[in-house]
Amino acid sequence: MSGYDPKAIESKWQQVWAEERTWEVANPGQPGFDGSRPKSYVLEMLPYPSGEPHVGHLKCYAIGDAIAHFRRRHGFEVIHPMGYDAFGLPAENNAIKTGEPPRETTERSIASFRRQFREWGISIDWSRELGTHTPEYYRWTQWIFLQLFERGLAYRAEAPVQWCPEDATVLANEQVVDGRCERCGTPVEQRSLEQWFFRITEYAERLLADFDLLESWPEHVITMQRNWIGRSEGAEVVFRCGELDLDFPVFTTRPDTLFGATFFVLAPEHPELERLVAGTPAEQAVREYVNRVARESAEERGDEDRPKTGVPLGRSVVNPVNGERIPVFVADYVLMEYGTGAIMAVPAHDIRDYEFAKAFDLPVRRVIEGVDPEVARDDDGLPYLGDGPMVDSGRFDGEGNRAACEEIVEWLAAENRGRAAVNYRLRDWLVSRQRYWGAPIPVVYCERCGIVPVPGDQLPVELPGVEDYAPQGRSPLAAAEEWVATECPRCGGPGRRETDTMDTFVDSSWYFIRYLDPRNTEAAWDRAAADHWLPVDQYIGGVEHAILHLMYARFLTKALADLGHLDVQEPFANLFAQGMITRDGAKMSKSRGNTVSPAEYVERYGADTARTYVCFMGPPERGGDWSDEGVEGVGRFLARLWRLCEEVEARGAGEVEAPAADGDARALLAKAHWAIDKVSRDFERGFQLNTAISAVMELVNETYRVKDALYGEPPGAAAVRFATATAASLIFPFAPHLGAEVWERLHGERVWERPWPQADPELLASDTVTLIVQVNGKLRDRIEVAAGAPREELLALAHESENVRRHLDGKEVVKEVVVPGKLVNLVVR
RNA sequence: GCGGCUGUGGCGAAAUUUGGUAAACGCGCAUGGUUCAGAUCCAUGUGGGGGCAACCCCUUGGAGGUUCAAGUCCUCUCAGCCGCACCA
Repeated sequence: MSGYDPKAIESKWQQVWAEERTWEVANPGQPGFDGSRPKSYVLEMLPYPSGEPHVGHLKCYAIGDAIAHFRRRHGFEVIHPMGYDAFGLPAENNAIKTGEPPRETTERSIASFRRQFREWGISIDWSRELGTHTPEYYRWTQWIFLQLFERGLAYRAEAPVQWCPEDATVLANEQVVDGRCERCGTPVEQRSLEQWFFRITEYAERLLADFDLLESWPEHVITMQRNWIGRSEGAEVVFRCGELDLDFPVFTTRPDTLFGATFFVLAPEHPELERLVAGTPAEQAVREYVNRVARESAEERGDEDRPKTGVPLGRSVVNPVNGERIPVFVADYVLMEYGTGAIMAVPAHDIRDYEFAKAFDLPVRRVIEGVDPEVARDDDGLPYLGDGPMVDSGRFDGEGNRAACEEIVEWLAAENRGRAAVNYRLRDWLVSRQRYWGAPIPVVYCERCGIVPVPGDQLPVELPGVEDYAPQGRSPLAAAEEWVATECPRCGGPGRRETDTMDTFVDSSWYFIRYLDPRNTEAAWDRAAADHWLPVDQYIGGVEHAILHLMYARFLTKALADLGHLDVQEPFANLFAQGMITRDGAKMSKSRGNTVSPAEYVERYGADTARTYVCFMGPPERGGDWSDEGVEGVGRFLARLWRLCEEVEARGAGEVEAPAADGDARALLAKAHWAIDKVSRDFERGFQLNTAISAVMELVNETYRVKDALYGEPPGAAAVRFATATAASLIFPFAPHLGAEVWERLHGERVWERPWPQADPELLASDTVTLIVQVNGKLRDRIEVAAGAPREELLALAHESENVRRHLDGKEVVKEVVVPGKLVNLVVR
């Protein structure tokens, strides 16, 4: 008998799958397309190819592959493609350091990823492989940009934006975390720059509403997106500055507090600020304040606990509800990015306004009665954030503030001084980057025609070669003079190309559509292929993409559907967010030196062990700490299955059709069917892969325990063979090489061509059950009873139990609870 | 501050869906077998306490409650993690 040699087994099957292109599927209309079977699109988030794949990749693709195999064997035509999110900063930063072109480092990483995915035995349709950095791909990224541009969904505008000095580029809001660059951790700066945006805010309402269209997404991911979009209902109310003939709309969720407004505040970035103070005594002080704020980092400014600062403008605006003139301030606690960049301040009913009023000795006027000891900061119980009857509010006095909200808005709307409004926290998606390694934005600036889109037939606008990749506050592309200077596609006059490239999140927002028709040179995709395969039935990836990637992809899908290019509103019907693997309790990183290289473990234990281990560590949606001993345990289990197979094979056990089994042989068959049922249910109930694997372990353990007693008789030997083959079949989604090998040895067939086993209900149902006997809810005995035994019999058996009798002795039974087939509880006094 | 998740042996965890045997499976540990020996492998044991034993008591972060019965349901509370946060 030879030992378990994963290397030999794994390379054998990898070769079969590669040569026979086992996992390739055809599109509608292509030869080999099988329209008789339902489709299933199983997709893991595509990797960013940098260096080598890490264990997070292993886990993601192991989970996805298990699902893909499970679905195939349930009769689905599974499409399971792979590609590379290959544009991005690490390759470019490496180029700045070493001079090696990003394309070369990227291609090298891709080769390494590709090789390892094959070594892991992931069932990928390699005919659909793509890289987002290839002109064949980004040509269509550019096409999508132009589609959005034509519909006004891509636009160029000057706006306050976040600038990362380290990466020397602007960032989207989503890519700024705690005032720092999401990628490199450098504090970002605010700048006012002209940039390209995608109008995602136009889709805010649908991005919220269409959560209803999703089949199954983790609730917390939906919550995170909902928070991010940040919808709030309220009113837009116009405050007028008569002296300058200027209207200042504000957004408020509390129109009921309008009568309590005692001052008015503008954000330091407010565009009308200059006009309000020009030539006034306040001009100097305001300018100094604005400059000071501009130098603050986003982090400093975001600190709530900081004392309130600001400067009075010496101007006033009129409160539309009572005609009062209230003074105007500039203060940094008002943000230009939210609402209109101006607020009415109601210190009596808002903590921040209250703090500002105290700092500047401004009047505080209560307009809602009530006390909230939690927030109250003074003896009057102010500020008060709760509900109550209105006071000092003209004709609304005495009314409940909730009801008054609506009435006040109606009244203002009738007078044309306000209206009901909805406001979102979501900002438009800033997509331009002043960097080299990305898809060039396909527009030309012409002195005569302005911004001119590059015509579709001139795509792709290819990335030119450059000498120096270092950004100098502008895109490195700007140095490629010959490339920049071009003809205006409209008038033929001299034009200059846009030198910014697109955010790489644009690339990864549509790759799952390109997979469906990756070699198409005439269109981004064939409509019939997209209509057939979309949406992605099961998407798998890390929760770190809960907002960024997943929201962008949802937006782009909706926009493309509106443009008539797609038939689906949501790209990912079901989402599985895997948990992060840590090492020694900490996130793995090169600087900590606690990384785990999958290649090392694949080399030592085989891919099957590594894959099965990451699925067995714990519930896959939860994180877990990597354990070398744990890997070994899984390796032991697979080796045990292997030895079992060899033993069964060597003995020729169970090769002849066996007569119906009974006794111990039947019990082993029952265990096998129990495992079939358990693994199937665990897959179906939210991918509880850890317990599915443990069920197969139980089956193997049980087979070991009874095999020697069973080999002697044909039904027993057949049961051992069946149990072993079933274990192989059930472990196949996790350990495909071993599963295929064992099944082939025992059945001479290819396990992936076999339907998923069905549990026999007759074998699932046991003839006897363990009756739990309790006295006063405490376990006192367990009795084996016939499965269908009636209530009276169960009670009688319970009363007969010696131990039960002891506990009943001298007591009166006041109640008898019987759960047939399960339990008897005798309540005594 | 708002929202979400988690808390069970020495460790990863199971049972939380349907209230009904707490700790399946794996790791670790212990004992025995195999071996010249070690590794491997095989078998048995392994929440805590008491008892020669049969058995008994305690135990799911903490405190209450509902119930014949609570890890599971309800209320309060503590701790950790994640997201958002001067959002008007």
